[in-house]
Parts: sequence; structure tokens; C-alpha cells
Amino acid sequence: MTLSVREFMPDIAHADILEAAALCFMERGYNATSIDDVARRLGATKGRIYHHYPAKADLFAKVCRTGMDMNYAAIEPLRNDSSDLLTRWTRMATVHTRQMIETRPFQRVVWEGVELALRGSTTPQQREELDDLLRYRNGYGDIFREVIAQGRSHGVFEFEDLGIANQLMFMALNSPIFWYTRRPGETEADRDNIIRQVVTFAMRGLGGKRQTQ
Amino acid sequence: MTLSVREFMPDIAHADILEAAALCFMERGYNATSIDDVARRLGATKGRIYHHYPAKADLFAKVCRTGMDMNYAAIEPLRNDSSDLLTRWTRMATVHTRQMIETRPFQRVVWEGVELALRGSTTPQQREELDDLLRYRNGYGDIFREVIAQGRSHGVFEFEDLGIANQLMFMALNSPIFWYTRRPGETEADRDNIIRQVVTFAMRGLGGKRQTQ
DNA sequence: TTGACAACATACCGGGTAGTATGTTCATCA
DNA sequence: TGATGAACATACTACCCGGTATGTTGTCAA
Repeated sequence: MTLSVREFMPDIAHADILEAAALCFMERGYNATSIDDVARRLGATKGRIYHHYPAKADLFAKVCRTGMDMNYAAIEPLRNDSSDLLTRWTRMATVHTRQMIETRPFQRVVWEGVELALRGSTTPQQREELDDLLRYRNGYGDIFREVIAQGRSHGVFEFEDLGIANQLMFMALNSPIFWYTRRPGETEADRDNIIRQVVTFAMRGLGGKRQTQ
Repeated sequence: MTLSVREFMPDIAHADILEAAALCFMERGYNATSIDDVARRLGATKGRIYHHYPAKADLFAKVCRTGMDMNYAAIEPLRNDSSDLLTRWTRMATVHTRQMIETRPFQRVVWEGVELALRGSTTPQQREELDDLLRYRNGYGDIFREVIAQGRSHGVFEFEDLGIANQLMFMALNSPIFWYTRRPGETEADRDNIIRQVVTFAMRGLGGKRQTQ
């Protein structure tokens, strides 16, 4: 259900560049990352990158977009889920959190992209791209927002302000992009265990009724 | 109980510079902020800043340290609180969250400082300062960590991994530094209401028993 | 086989910015 | 009162990095 980069990029050259860029941007941030850094990680030079992307900002935007594309694709199968609300929310939250862990470099770049978009203060053309990203991510957030809103009106969840609750929920679910690191010898079960704890925290935070874990 | 910058800086000149720097760093981030930006906000020039701080990195570090100083000072009165654990945790969490809102520029810079420290990749001397910041903040985090650990062993809280729970709790409590903006006409009660919702979310997330709000 | 184009590498330029070196003003104190 | 130094402003330098212009290699079609 979770997707990797290459399934989105049939063109290997682009996938390699995007992956290297995502890693660099994650490690040092947008401004501190030079195109030469990305090229060095690829074992190549600037020329290769500028042949495919007109500017650094476009490369960054593409990494962000790819990250969000993967998120949308991951929860897409759950759009038609007809389970009860709490089950549906739990599935969505679990998939989302797993996504944060398994495509962490991209998700962290998305986070910085959203921050840059909110700050403003860039060139008009880049502004356009970042605003697109913002709308793209807001649309994604609205999917969850709607579910927890329904959940509250059905007595499944209990909270006051919908906007605040949504923010807090996403902060919890997204948080692994900041503190998760793959331990050597970590099993699939270990990771599932972490994800479960994160989702449980968010569910309880939303005032959700306890369900069988 | 919450403290402002000037109470920490008897020297007004330093307080002005730190406040301007905090605002600039918050708005554009460390790398994208030039010393001239800070000077411009002060209605001054570079000379003034370099007269007090040897380098940009030192100014940044000082902003971080000041932010953490304010946090420590804010919860200091609660160290000797002999109330029951849930009450004590709630008071600490409330003070902390209020701190995030009322000194938001500084707290946001602290966040970026921690990120820079975790990434590494800087000059050795700055590395030293950032590592100091990291230890300083970890010490602060341990205060909360101990309280929720005790709370769990006394049946007040319920969660699995202590480290993960602490991370998730702080993500929730810190989150206003990302999404809080002061609304025009916002009253003191409005702000208290926001803080209460954040604290409630975190408490429930930790598996805390509901108490009278 | 050759021309033409894609996919890069190499070499270079220009703007922005951290940091410095030097002036200038003003207060304080011997 | 003049000497001294703190607290800045001004002027300048050096470097890094984004972007471009040009060179090189391989492939493929006619």
C-alpha cells in the first residue's frame, strides 16, 4: 500500500536525481544545499541536473510534488472504505504514518516546502509553485479533516475546534519525519509497533474511543 | 509566569538585537537571513551587530540560548510543586505551551537550531555551540520525561515506549510555534482556550485520565 | 557514414553575503 | 579640556554558489 519513488518515475534518470535531491535537502535544508552537493551525491556534475531541471527551485518543487503524489496514491485505496469511521480513520492514519517513515526524505522536503510557502518572500514564479504545493497539501489534509469532522458528529471523536484538532493530529502523525531513524536489525514488526503507538496517541488525542489494538 | 525577552536582557541594546534577529530567523530561516536583514529591521547597519557578536552563528546561538533560558525560567516555579502528578503535568504543559505562543519567534529559532545540530555539517566551533543547545534542551525535555514516567508507573498515564511518548507529547505542545497566529481582537481568554485544547490533546494522547476542565 | 540530437561534463561569469578594516560620534573621566 | 574608548556607520574584500555557455561522447536514423 505504501509506494516507493521508482514506481512513480519510469524514467530512472529522473528518479535518481530526485532521490539524491531529497536526501540532500533533508540533510541540509534548501538554502544550504548546493546543486553541486546533489551532483556529488549522484557521482555527476551540475550539467546533468541542469539538463533536466531549469533551476534549483524547480528541482525542489518536483521533490515536493513527488512526495505529495506518493501520499495521495497511498490513501487513494481507502477513499471508498465503507467501514465505520473509527476504523476508516485508523487505517488512513496508519497508512499516512507509514508513508512518513518509508519516504521520509521526501516528506521532510515537503515540510520545508510548506514552510517556505507560508513565509513567502521568494520570486513570483517560485511563489506560484509553492502555492500550488500548499493547495495540494491542503487538499490532502481536508480528506482527514472531513473524516474527523464526521467522527465528531457521530460521537466517535470528541474535541472542540476542528482546525486545531486537525493540526494537532497531523503534528503527531507527521512527527516521525523528525525523530525516526532506522535501527540496525529493526524488523517489520518493530516498525509496525512504532506506527501503532503514533496512531494510538493521535486517536486518543482526538478523544477517540479506545478500540482493540 | 511567562517571561518576556527584556526581563532577561538588562542591556537594552542586546535585547533589541536579539528580538530583531529572532524575528528575522523565524521568518526566513538561518541561511536565508542576512546580517543586513537583521540590521535593516533594527534601523541600523551591520556594524552594530558585529560590534556585539563576532559572527552570524554566535548571534543565532544566542537567540537559541535565550529562548531556552526563558523556558527553564518559566517552569522553574513548578519544580517544587507537590500536587498530584496529573495536576503537576497539566500545569507544566500549560506553562510550556503558553511559552511557545508568547515567545514564538525565539522558540521557532530554537527548533531550527536543534535541527541544525542534529544534521551536523557545520564548522567545529559552531558544532560545539549547537551541541550545547542540544544538551540544554534535552535537559529541559527530561523534566517532562520524568513526570510522565512517574505518571505511568502510578497509573495516571498509559503508553508503551517512553521516548516515543515524550516525542509525541512535545510535538503536540510545541505545535503552536508553527500554526499559531495572533488574531486581531483576540482576547486573553481566547488564547487560554487554545492552550487548553493543545494540553488536553497531549494529555489524552498520553492516555491520561480525564479531569475537570 | 554522417548528421543530428540527447545526455551529460567543463569552464566561466556575476550577484549576494559574511566578515573586516577603517572612519565618526559622543560620553566619560583624569 | 583633551584623551580615550565604547558604540556604532561606511567602505571594501573574498568567497561561495546559481546559472550559462560551450565542449564532448554516444546513439540512432536516413
